[in-house]
Amino acid sequence: MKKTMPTMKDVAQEAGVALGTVSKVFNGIPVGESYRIKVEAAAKKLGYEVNQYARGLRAGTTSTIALILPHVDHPFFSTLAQYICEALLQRSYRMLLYVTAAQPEAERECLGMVRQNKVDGVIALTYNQLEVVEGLPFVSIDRCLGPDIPCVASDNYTGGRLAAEKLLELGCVHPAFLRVGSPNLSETDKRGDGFESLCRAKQVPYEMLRLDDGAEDILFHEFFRSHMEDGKLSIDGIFCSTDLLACRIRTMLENLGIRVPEDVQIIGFDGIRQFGTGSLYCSTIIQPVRKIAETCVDLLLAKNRSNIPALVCLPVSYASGGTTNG
Amino acid sequence: MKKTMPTMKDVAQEAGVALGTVSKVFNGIPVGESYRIKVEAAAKKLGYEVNQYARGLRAGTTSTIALILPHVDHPFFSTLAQYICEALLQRSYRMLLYVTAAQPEAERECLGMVRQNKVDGVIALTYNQLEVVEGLPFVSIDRCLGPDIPCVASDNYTGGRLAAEKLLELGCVHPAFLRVGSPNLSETDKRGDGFESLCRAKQVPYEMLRLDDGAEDILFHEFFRSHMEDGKLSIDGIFCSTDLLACRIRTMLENLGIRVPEDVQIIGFDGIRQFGTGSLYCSTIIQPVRKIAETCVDLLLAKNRSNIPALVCLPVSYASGGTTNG
DNA sequence: CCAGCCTTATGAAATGTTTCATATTAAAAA
DNA sequence: TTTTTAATATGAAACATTTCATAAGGCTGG
Repeated sequence: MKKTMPTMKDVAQEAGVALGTVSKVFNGIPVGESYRIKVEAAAKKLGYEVNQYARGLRAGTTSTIALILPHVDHPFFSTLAQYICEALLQRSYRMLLYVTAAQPEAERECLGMVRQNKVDGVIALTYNQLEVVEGLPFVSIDRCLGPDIPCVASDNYTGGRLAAEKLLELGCVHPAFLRVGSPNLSETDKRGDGFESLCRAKQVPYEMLRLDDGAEDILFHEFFRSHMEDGKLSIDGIFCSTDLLACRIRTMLENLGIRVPEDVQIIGFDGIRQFGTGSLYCSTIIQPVRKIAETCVDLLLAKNRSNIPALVCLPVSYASGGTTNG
Repeated sequence: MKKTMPTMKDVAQEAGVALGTVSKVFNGIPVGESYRIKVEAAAKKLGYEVNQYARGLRAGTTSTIALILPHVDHPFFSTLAQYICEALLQRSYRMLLYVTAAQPEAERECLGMVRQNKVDGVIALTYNQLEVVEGLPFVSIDRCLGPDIPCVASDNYTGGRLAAEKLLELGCVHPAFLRVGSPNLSETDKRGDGFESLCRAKQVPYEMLRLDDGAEDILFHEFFRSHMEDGKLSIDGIFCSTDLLACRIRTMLENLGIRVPEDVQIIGFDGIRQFGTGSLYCSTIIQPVRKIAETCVDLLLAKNRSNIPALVCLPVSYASGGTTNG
């Protein structure tokens, strides 16, 4: 904002054409060749840049979408944010980022701000069930918010089955599922369901431990101690609901003198490989993060909003990462 | 955007007051008690939300700032983004996020978009030296962009000295500095300088290895091999320019049969502790990320823009994390 | 009771676009 | 040459706000 930024009127004057003509040029609407050239020259000479606020006001469309996340300081969310941001920039959309710390009131407040900002759409991953602005293109990640809101998620159920299947295949006879955080009716809850379903089908004895946030460490210790006999853990395979948890559990067990993967094998969920090239932290069920991001953007920006699917489940895959025997 | 969103005019009519009065109420400008009540009641009844685009157009101020980062899919950047976002939301500012993949043209393009969007300010961490929009509040992270652009960074030089000091203190007699990426004139270059300066002062023989991006793994192997004698590494302490590199080097060495920290001690830089509670990955020099974020926001939003410092250096600290003997 | 003063509400103007009804121009047909 | 038609440039109006000059109202002091 030098002195005052040049406006379309200035460009029109400089080029000796009408205001509407300048507008057309900047919106890609066909215009006489000679006019286009004059306008472009004048615009460059004056250093004109279109004012998105005036455009947004008049046209009612802002080329801006909002991304609402619980955190961005978390490997899964940050990769998601990165890919979504890239996909949007590629399509000449800008991205407003809101972080909510997973708090209901913050999530609601975001929706208010979003309405004020007249965004063209919202992609949100919320921890709470909230009522969504009607009529505004909206895509939810990992949570079904309503019949008209498409939800994009990994195939968590199959992922859970896959984890159980792998553990059994690798020789486990007494697996367990561990998670922190109470069930919150999101798609991710299905990871445990899938695990349980497979163990039942195979008639294998299994454990399920879902802890509320809080004194998890103590409770985990208690859980492990209660499954110890003669210094040996009776559980020989653990499926953790996230990679972060898997890493914590691994450290915890190693501190107890239990070897991973010799004594107990661990599989996580997410598949974040942040520290690059070859250094995996745990065996895991990989979420197709890039695919999730692109699906969200495609759904949000879809021209035809009549036949949008209610739930898109994307395929997961298993990757060994040192906490299993394969 | 239901049918059409209610406007101030609608609110004014509903409340039986003038347009200007409604405006005042929503801008916190004092107004007669009875008026305020009428307006607020009418606004609530109609579900009115202020239109930020109209406001932005007329007032020329948008309560929006742009954050430009090379990536957000990286523990240091994502924590930074998180804290900056939080600080901004707390002050009722929104944040537009741009990721550039560290590419010069993308970084420049961002500045163009930023100008179009009439943001109230920019916080940027760029890998390239770029000419900045004049007259627009701007704060740079880790790089001095010009005399009028404040730069916020950790005290990288002291951090480098501290790392060297620690290694020597812990018994190393032949330390090395490793980094990937050619020097790019950013503040982070000073990490190596600090390391070197301390080694010189203490008259300790040391190695410096700065690699371009590319075939780093091969070159690192070559480097290590050239410092091996009878299967023993002559280097006994490594200061890596980042934690990510430290983790890679650790894995690499362990694969070569060299034990960490018994045979060689490693210190990284950044201090990201993403996998939560107590699980550190490497000994490190911790950057005060939250402090950096808040300093950026404070500087950017400072009322008095006359006496803004050119460079703010924030103190770092050492933390042991298992790759050193203390 | 009135003049003067201060406070506060009012609504027109301005912000920089897009859109659309109208005017202009050029080309084609008569 | 004149008329018709098609194509395209024009500029006023609209978008929802803020701002500011003006009007209205309420007090105070004479």
